[in-house]
Amino acid sequence: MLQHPTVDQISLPHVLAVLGDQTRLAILGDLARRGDEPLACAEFKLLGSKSNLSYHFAKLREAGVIRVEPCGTKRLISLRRDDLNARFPGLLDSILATAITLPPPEKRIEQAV
Amino acid sequence: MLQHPTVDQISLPHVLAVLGDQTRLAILGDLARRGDEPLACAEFKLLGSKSNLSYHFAKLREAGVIRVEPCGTKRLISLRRDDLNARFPGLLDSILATAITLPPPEKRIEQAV
DNA sequence: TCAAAAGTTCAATGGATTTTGAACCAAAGG
DNA sequence: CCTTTGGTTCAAAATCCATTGAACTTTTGA
Repeated sequence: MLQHPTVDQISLPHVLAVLGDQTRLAILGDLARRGDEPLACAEFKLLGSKSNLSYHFAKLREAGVIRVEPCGTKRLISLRRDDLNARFPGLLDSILATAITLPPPEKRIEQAV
Repeated sequence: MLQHPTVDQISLPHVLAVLGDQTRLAILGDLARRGDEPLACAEFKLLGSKSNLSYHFAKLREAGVIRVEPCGTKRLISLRRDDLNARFPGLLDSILATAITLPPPEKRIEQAV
């Protein structure tokens, strides 16, 4: 079982620190653009190497921003939208409004074949 | 003249990265609690040493979160509330709502005589 | 039973951030 | 002037973060 913080364990400094990163903001943007549908890690591969993404997913999960649930050999990533709204009303929406418009990090451009 | 980014130069990743820090969030909390009244640097001295605060103020200013204006031998710090609201509607308010409730970093407790 | 698929973990690296104290600067007042 | 007040700058030290590649685990399907 993967460790996720409960709603009241989610801390603002932690969330902000974790979201102050291009790659993680791009992950959020992708999730939001896909309508909050859970996505497998592999869907984000243009954003970095497998091991690097694994690292970023762990950061987001530990901060309470995403939920990660095993599903067969995959892991499904989803936004903890309701939990974040409950804890910090308005925060996620205002961030997503901009995140979905953000140009993806260099990586995606270089690696896109 | 101190360099401040214009409204459209303010970037979300930059703002989030800068606010993902206890000390800087505490500075924001103090500003908000005082009703957005401009405060001199010295008003924040319980949050750190002079040189350390100077470093944090520069970070906040460069990210477009605060304005710093010389006034005699002092420098007045103020929130760029209108600019941030224009650029990222709802973001600042949702952060401040929590920031004003945040327990101050250790420093303030240790140093408070 | 085996191999492929999907991710994780680890140690190593390089880079960025934070903190400190000492030296410095500039405005205001006596 | 000269001193105080209020802050800045600098270099050094200490942390912390992101990225990589190689080795590993787990689940599933043939």
